[in-house]
Amino acid sequence: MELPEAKQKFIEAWGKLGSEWGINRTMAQVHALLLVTPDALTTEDIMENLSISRGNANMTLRDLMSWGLVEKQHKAGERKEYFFADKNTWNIARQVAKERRKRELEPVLKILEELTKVQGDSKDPAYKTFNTSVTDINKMAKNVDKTLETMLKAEESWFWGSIFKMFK
Amino acid sequence: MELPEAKQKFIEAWGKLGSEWGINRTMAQVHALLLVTPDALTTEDIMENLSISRGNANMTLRDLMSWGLVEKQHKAGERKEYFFADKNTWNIARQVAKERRKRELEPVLKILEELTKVQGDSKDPAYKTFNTSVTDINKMAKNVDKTLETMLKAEESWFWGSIFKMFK
DNA sequence: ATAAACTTTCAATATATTTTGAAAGTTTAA
DNA sequence: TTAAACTTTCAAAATATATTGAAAGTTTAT
Repeated sequence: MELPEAKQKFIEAWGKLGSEWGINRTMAQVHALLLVTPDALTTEDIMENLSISRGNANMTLRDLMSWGLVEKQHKAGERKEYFFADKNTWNIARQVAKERRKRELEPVLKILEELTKVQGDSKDPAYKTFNTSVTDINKMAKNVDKTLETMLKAEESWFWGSIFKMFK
Repeated sequence: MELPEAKQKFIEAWGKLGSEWGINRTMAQVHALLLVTPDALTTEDIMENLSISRGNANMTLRDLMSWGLVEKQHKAGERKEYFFADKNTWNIARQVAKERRKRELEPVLKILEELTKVQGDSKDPAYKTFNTSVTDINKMAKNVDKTLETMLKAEESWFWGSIFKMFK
């Protein structure tokens, strides 16, 4: 396989994976493109490369910046803005974990915490089942939350090292 | 807060979380409903409770069964099919991990493995960047894969115990 | 065999999400 | 200023995803 075809495959695969995990396909594709491109690209470059509109490219890039995955670069003597992606995989994983934790896990944890406090007749099966399920899910969500917190602080080698101690 | 309102909130929260993670909102809601309901429900019960059509209920329940989260129950002397959810949170997490690994992680791993093998001029920055990114992402994906494998085999207490040793 | 009870299918429809593109906005240089 | 170079916005259009509901299919009891 030649490089251009390989790039294409990577962009497609990344886009598909993203869309399966609730991330806009185009956003994942722009990210993928920047990941396999050595130099920073302009909006125009990205539009051409992925055949998307200016508006789409602009919004997607802003989104990627809000996720902390892409940054702007200014080149001396140029008006155009260039964009590049952090290519450190561990940073990417941490950044995604950080954002999804903040955007999706924390809100749901807040609700679970409330629901855990709902009072009821402990003889009532409806209440008992509700309470048990919510309490258990809350515990697991908290465990996930703590694990992510650890991951956010950790160095890659230390983190995977600890994970692999689990195999022993 | 009273139980019915609390149930409603749980169903909404679960549905929202699901949809943010690429799982059909209705599917997550049906699952949530079954999680907080002590007894098995009929298609009809679910249709009424969530105000969804028969077709939707039927397909969603089949989906949930294919995910291994819901099972059919037959009551003696009744023609109707009843559905109930496994309420063990650790089982749920494992089941979801198992399915997403099979459906989404494995295919992408296969592609990454291929792309890792693409040859090129090691002086060419385009090639170098592509190769480094793909290789690194492949490594991380393999780590995730192995971790999930461990999780699938593990008992809950052992798994979280191992995770929390990481804090020490 | 018949019919009632129940489940499944899927084309049509509705809804949600994404994308477009041109106009409006901004910045810079002269 | 002015105008060229560039970025942002957002209503409209396109696309993708989810839902409906009635017809077709299946099972069971008689």
